[in-house]
Amino acid sequence: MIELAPKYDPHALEDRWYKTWEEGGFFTAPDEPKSEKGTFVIVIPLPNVTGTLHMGHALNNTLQDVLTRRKRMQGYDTLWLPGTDHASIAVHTVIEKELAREGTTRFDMGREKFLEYAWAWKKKYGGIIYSQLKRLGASLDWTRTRFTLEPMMSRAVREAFVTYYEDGLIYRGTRIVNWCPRCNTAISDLEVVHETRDGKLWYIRYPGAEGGNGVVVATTRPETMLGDTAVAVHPGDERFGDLIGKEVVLPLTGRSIPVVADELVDPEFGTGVVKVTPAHDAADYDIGRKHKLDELVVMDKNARMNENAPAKYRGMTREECRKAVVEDLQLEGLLETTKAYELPAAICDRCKTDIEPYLSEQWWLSMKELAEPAVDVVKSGEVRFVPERWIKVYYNWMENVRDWCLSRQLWWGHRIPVWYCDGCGGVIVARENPTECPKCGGDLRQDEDVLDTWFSSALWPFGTMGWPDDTADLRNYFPGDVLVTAPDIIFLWVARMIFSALKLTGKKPFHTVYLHPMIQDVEGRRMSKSLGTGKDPLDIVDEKGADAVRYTMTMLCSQSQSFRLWEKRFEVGRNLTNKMWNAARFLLPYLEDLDDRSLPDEDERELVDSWILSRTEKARADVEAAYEGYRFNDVANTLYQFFWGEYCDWYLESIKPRLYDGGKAGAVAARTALYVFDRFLRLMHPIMPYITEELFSRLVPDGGYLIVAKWPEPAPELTDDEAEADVTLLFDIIRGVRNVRAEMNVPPGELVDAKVVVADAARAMMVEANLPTLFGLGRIKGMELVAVGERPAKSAVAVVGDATVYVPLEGVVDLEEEKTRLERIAEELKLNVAELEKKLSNEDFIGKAPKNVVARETERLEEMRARLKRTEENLDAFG
RNA sequence: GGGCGAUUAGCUCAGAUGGCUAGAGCGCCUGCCUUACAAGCAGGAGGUCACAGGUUCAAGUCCUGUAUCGCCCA
Repeated sequence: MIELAPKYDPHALEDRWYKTWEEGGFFTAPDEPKSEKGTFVIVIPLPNVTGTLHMGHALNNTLQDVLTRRKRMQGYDTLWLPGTDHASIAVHTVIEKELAREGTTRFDMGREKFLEYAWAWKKKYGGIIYSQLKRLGASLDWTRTRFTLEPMMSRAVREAFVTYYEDGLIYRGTRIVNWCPRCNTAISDLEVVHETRDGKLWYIRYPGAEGGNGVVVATTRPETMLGDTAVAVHPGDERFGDLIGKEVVLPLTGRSIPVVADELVDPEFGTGVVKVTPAHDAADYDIGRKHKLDELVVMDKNARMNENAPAKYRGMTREECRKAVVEDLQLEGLLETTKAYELPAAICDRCKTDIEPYLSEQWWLSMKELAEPAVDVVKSGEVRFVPERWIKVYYNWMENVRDWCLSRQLWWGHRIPVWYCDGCGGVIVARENPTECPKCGGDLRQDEDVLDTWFSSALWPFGTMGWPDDTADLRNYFPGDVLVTAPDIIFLWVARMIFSALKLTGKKPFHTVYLHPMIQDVEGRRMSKSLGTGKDPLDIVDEKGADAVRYTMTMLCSQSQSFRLWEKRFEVGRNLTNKMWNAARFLLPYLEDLDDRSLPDEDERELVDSWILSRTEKARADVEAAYEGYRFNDVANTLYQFFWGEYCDWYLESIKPRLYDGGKAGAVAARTALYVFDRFLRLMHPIMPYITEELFSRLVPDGGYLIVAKWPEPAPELTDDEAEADVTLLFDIIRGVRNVRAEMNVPPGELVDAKVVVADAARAMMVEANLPTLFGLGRIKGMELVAVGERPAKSAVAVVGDATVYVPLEGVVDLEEEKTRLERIAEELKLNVAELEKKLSNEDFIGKAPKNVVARETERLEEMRARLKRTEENLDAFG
């Protein structure tokens, strides 16, 4: 027999078991499913290829693994599919930074060279997160690892784009987009972060074109005035009624621009007159279109002033230009005043640069038609959200969704499958790359832009299975079952997968969307690496083991939308692994000589054996119910309380006398303990795979691998309410004795005598039959069962349930102290009795409350009265 | 500005369809190195469930309002 170390050490065994599982093929979904139960499929929320594992990933992937491992044990053919997305902007950011250090740019390098560089980078760093997921214990099917820029996904992307286009859903249009001057690309609304910041409001006079004072406009962005093509007032604003239709002079440019009236103008803002810059502001763009104003782009792609700005400002950055414009206005006496103003700012989610609203030509996906069925499928319940409240967020977005800007002015990504013929001006959108213009045979050039990365991510549940080809995986593993993700990605990804799957495959991608909480740091802020608040989960894995991390994550995962996390919280999990380890260490020696390891028959069992079996079944049922509702914290807590609070604290302690004595009774205890431990390990395995597998291999050496062991089925025959009631009384007596011992400062080594008064003969017999248990756990040397009325003198008393426990402590008990203690207890009981009497004397309560509630309250009142009576009798004995 | 959520023990959080004598972990106090575990054992203290109304026989749980905080959207 191999001795177990007194402390659990996860290091050696984690790598060993992961290797065993992976090499054993347990993670691999069969090409042709064979289980009668069916399949269970989860596709991973694809991490960004530039990313490394953070706490959010650790949580997200733990939960997916928990679900997958449970289903695997239940006998389903499970597929948990791994992969990463190509993250156009993130990769560009990383690589362009490297290039900048080398003193070059992607434009110097050229598209082809850049892509080579990017692929090399991906090859080198793109797999980091996979090895991290492995350390977590994730049972992903590595034979099916996918990447959004691989041929399989590229083909899906091409098919999707062309299908949308053919159905008239994709169009090219010139509009205001969110332009990131640093990333040099348009980005979608969802990639923009809004914040408020302290700024200024500049009041600038635009003189009348035909003389006169003109108007004063208020603006937060004076530099954009160079692109103004009108000023606007509210049509109902009496102050400016006579100005509408007239012209004013745009300072610094000498251009004359009209005054227009538009409902969109807020008369309360500034002076009530606003400048209109259609090419550099989304709201102004709308006004401009309505009034057919010129759209004058005054900046280039790097947000430097371009040739449309007066010569003086050309080449300046936005910031430089603002400074210059303000100075010049001041010189000309046109800057009336400046006020402090809190303004909304839009920044690039990726690089935090200020977004420039920018007029440009992009490809768009028309959303209205796609959104409708995606809403319906949730309304009808075909796709379920857990927790349900997120549905509202989903509807809200879907019902107000705007067209999706698909094109990105980047290179790393799926190049838009559109070709332009310079000869005849034709536009070709094709699944296969065309070589010449089908109309005129002329040369073609492909659109320079790539698609938004999320366009390919939206195809993840079926593109990864081989769609549009009719592959075995697509037939067998699509649609999937559950999507596990965080609520911040509902629009970005969840919604897009749903409408894409419905439109392109005619099927919903999964039936359940489970949205787990977001992790915050100790102060309730969002955890993020850039804020320096993110702790590397692998550091914790190193220190405390993967199971500790997984357990803690699961335990914290309630229905709320966030929880706070810091390092110390992982100790719960670490301590639990150690507890499990030591319980096994304790039990193992008693299993060695067993020739029969089966669960003992009912007639061989002792009371506590029946009790722990009944509790085991209860825990199993609670765990199952919690899984049904995706209440992961309840799963984890149920198992914790059962194992630590019942199995270790009470059951193992209570069978020690039998185990020490050995013989048949010892074997029955050991076999029962083993059976319960075995069942517990199975139930705990999805959460803590490593230690459970290790302990299973030791406790059940011929049991095969736990990862594919059978999930515990309901065992109603183990339920034993009578045993539970009896044991509750026994434990109450023990607690009574322990309480007295502690309060009376009886030295731990000293055994005491006890006298117990119970309610009836049956109970007396039951207690009598279990004296060894009581003696061991209560550190009692002798016990007398006495009839009601015989009160030993000079004893400490504990009134528990319907028993009274006396601990005679001649010379040890401080009578006054004991009297005070009993008085305190009596007072509490009196309050309880009074409260219950009041409740039960209320006719409405008797009449309207359910019968069982009334019965329970009546019973409680009787018990409280009896306890009070016994307590008072004992007080009387003190005189 | 709109939506969602939170407010329960010193801290972090559970309390599904209203029936609780309100739980857990950590922390705290007392006593223990009792031959599985000091990452442990035993015993204990600690809560008018943010506030104000309301519905109900019954409210931490449902409704309305207020305050503070957080997240999301515009």
